[in-house]
Amino acid sequence: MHIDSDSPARRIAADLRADIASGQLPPGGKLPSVRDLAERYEVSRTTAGKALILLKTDGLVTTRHGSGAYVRESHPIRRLGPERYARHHWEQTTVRAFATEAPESEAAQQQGHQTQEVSLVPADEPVATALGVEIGSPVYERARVVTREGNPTHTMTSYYRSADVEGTPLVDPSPGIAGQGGGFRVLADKGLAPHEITEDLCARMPTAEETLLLDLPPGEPVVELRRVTRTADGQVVEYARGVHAASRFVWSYTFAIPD
Amino acid sequence: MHIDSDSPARRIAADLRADIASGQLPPGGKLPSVRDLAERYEVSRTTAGKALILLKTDGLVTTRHGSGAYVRESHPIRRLGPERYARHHWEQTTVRAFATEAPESEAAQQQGHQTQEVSLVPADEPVATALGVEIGSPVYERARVVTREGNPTHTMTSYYRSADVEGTPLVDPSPGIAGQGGGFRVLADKGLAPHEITEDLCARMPTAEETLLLDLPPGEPVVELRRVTRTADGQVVEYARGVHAASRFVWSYTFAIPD
DNA sequence: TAGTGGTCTAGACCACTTC
DNA sequence: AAGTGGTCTAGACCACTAA
Repeated sequence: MHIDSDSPARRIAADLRADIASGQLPPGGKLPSVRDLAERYEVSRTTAGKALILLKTDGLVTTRHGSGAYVRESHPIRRLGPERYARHHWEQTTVRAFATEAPESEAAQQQGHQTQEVSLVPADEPVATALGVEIGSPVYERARVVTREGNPTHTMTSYYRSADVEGTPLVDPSPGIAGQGGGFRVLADKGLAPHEITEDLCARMPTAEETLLLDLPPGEPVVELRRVTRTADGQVVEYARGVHAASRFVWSYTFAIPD
Repeated sequence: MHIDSDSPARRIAADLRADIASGQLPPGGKLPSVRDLAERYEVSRTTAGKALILLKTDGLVTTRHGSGAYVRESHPIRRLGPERYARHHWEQTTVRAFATEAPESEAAQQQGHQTQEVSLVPADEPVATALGVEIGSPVYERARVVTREGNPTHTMTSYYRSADVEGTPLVDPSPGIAGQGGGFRVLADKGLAPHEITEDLCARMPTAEETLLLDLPPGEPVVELRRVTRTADGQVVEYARGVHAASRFVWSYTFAIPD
């Protein structure tokens, strides 16, 4: 009753927000046009447009240029816990190649899809520190964009010491390694079975590049994930960093209280 | 070279962003005024102002109404791992009251400070589910806003089954329990020593209320934390939820890869 | 009091979508 | 071709800050 009711633009936004909350404007539903709003509230089109901007930055509304403004569909939320790395996900699997498989096959669309690029790059500072190599020395970079139901959900880029993965399917650029845990499988085959993971998370607003890549609606934050994977000996075998569209994930961790 | 160089407003923002990145505009430094920019770039004041809005939503710049626009100071980042719950933080400590202590004493300011309110409230759905009580039944709510160096950094609200904490210092409204782990200490004293924690994290944009409470600059996301604390028996003794200013924290978790 | 950011109007043009 | 969001101008007023 005190905030949000000040300026005309905020007032209009508040009214629309209420309509959305009440379900009167359902997800996917079309909002009144800027010109409609301007007339109805007796304000300039600029001001009515401002209301839409406010709702966009709230993440409540998406606009399609030339078409209209729509109530944002809420995406299904995926819960991310340590189980996603579980051994049975990758230990039993054969290393599959997705070679000539049509990328829009039904299964691929449902299951999720990932594009992938592998290349040898000089290690930057965080990568070098994590992998214990010198800055600038060559490491394998495996960059992927993961898509689910047609929407890109996150990027993930892994780095490996070149000696660890040289000659494995991982670095063979032609077929590529399919899906989940392919990297872990390859490491295990080389006698470097992953055993422990440290994940660092932070949230921030996306860069312009990330907004394009992940097709983020304005006002949606991202979560940056940095992951260090070690063997039972404590040797680091993978360093990875990724960017997730915040609204599509919940992270969950369970741990014993330390002494 | 392709993004960000389109409209005049974006062009101005890009120039300023470059000045910030290069250090020519240092953190805390004052940006040119809207009227300056308008004249220099030969655009309307509205457009020059738009550039500032873009930088604000990027989180790069803060504005002080009537004073100017300033490059945002980057806050020291606190790393949050399971160690912050370590037993030695609360097991040995006496339960201190902060009674008549001046809230702006030097130590309090440095160490951080928290306001606190305890009350008996009806359990809402998530609280009831977590604590295993019926919706609407009375539970103790302990709400606090944590401040560090004069800036509010996060809120945290804990819920306890009323039988578990009845008659303890926790629910005594007059003195209040000081600082870290006071709640855990009290539970341990009642034979309900916390043993295991599950934390769920998600990132989103703040509500208007949160923006005020945490004094968030526009464009800064928050991380919502939900925490379930259990004894060694698996009994839930605390459910808590909090909202953190995203830019001031990194979360870190280490775990063994499950089977 | 002078300078600042914030917001508004009224009208214009553009780029895009839909039919 | 009609309707849409996006952006811009030029000028106005307000609320706030600082000297």
